[in-house]
Amino acid sequence: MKKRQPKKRKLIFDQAGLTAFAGHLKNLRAKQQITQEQLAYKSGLTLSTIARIETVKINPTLSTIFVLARGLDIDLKELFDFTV
Amino acid sequence: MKKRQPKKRKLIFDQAGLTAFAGHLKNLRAKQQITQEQLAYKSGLTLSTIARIETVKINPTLSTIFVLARGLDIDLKELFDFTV
DNA sequence: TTAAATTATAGCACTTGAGCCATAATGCGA
DNA sequence: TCGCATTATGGCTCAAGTGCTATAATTTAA
Repeated sequence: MKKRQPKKRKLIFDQAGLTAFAGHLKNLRAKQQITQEQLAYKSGLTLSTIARIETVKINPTLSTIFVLARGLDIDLKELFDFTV
Repeated sequence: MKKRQPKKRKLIFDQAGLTAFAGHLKNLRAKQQITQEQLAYKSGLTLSTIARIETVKINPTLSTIFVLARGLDIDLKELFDFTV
């Protein structure tokens, strides 16, 4: 008896969108001339998380995005001012 | 011997931000007069996920937000056009 | 008021975000 | 080239996001 394969669910990982976001984030950070570590400190996130977002290794949550905006001291809309 | 308590990591769940986002999403959906189910269909998300976002039960990922914007057929910036 | 539509919840499974810590890789100025 | 700063990765852990399905609760229309 063949073991039943568990049904596969398709999870979303929007490579294009996440890449665009990552690039925009790097730009914003560069504009302020702060390091990933400094942004980590200012946002309360870890360096690891910042680096993984910028290299599109993870798919950040909305809460993470909120604190990112605060860490950069910018408006949410500015954080999303890019095209995919 | 007392069992060692696992170290507590503080995860971020921005209640205020998520609530504001939820309200804005409901507004946008109301404006288009579509149901959660219709938005689920148009975005490729499940009804369950839409409902949980609007009731601030979950903290959606950026990919989810991208498909939400597409489902609503609006720009990312419009999806973030609210104040926390 | 009732039935139907819509929204909210619940529970399980699976995947993954993020903290944490360490280390590798890369960039860069002296 | 050589350190140092910065960025990228790896591995572990645990909490949590999402799919999926079902059902309850609420709202709306007749």
